[in-house]
Amino acid sequence: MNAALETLKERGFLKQCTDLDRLSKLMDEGPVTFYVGCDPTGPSLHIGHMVPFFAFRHLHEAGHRGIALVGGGTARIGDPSGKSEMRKMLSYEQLDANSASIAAQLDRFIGFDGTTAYTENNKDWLADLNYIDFLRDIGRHFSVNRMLSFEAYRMRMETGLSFIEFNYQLLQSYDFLQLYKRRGCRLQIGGDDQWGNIVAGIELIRRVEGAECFGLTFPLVTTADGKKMGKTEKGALFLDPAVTSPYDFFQYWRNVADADVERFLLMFTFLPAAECRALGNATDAGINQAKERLAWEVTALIHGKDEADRALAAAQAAFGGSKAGDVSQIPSRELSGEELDHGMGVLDLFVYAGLVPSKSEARRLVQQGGAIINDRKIDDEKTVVDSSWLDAEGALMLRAGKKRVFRILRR
RNA sequence: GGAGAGAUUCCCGAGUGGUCAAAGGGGGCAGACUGUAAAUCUGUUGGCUUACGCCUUCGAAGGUUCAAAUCCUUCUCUCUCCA
Repeated sequence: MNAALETLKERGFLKQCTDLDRLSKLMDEGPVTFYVGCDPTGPSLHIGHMVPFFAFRHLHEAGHRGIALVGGGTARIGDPSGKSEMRKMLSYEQLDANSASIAAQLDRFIGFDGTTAYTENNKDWLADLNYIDFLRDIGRHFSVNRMLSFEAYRMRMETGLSFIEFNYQLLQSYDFLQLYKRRGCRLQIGGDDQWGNIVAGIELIRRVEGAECFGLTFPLVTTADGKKMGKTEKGALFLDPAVTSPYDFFQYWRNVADADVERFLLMFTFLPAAECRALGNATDAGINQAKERLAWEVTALIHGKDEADRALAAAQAAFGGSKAGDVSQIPSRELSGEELDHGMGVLDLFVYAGLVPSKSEARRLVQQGGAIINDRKIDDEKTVVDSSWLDAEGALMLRAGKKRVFRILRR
């Protein structure tokens, strides 16, 4: 098999391919242009979006040309694949803003050079389509009977599928056709929920252009306990540091289940496969360290090495005994000296730190023995904390349970 | 357009006049055990309050009643069947 495909397979990226043998042969012959689509439904990508882009990098490094297609046009409709309900429609302005920030995030990760890796926005060819022409040229190639047999639509026959969403597949197929004509794109990659849409595009190109194109999908990544990966208590794991802080991002990977370590190393880092396996097969203290490595590597890829170092230092300070790490890297907030001198109730302090959303929860935390300040367990909710509590660095280290840490700094 | 069913807390889902901040499950959080893991067990899970208690919540707005998630009216939305 072609080396690049072999890499993808070895790292667990391969789920389905329309014709692996012929694709392999084509890739052996020379650089192949491929694309991944991504609809700008939010202002930031989350880690679940990234699987195809990790694959993008593997293929790009192997010398193939990649296009990241931002779906500024298709997002106007909404992809029903894998969704049990219609998603709410976003305004065009919103979509344009999202497109721009997503393209920037992808650029940081992939490094578009404009020749072997670049972005396109399907808004450019979809926004002004003429309905009648589109139906005559493209629509006639689609069989409703066949479309209804796709899993993505069958699923929605129960709950209802609007006509606008039913058209999504035509637009995505048209994208592939456009990229084939404009850029000679021969391969579309994407999550396995895109299989139906990808296959439809390949068929459209065959009918209209008589050319052979390929599709390759990646498995939906779930955690060992069967949850969708990248879900945290605050929602998805976003790439935007303003939404998910690098520290929280790091902690997500740090806390992954043993059984997921190897798989995640293979898919979300670029460490050699053999090393990933060795790390993932470790036990006890070894597997625990492997998680630290995993967390650092992924954080470095998304937020840069500096942020990864900071997150690691903070984590070590928070969990590894106070001397190992760097407490100044733990998430923190300032509190005025005046207020500290007056003293502040513990409940308010925990709310101020954002460790709990309300005083009731803070009270619960104290009652359940999960509230700790500077290694002192708080068992009375009426406790008042003042300047005399400050540690050597003039700070308060608040802990909510064993995993969440926050520092209050005197200003 | 016609007929019927429905909308309950983060999710699913019970509740048909007061004993309802609302059963049960899921999820979340905390504790124990550990390795910042999994599994298991225990507790907890609207807000404010030291506490008695007070306030807000059962699709929306009105109404009946001493008292409404529960009854009535109108509205919005969803689903099923018919056209």
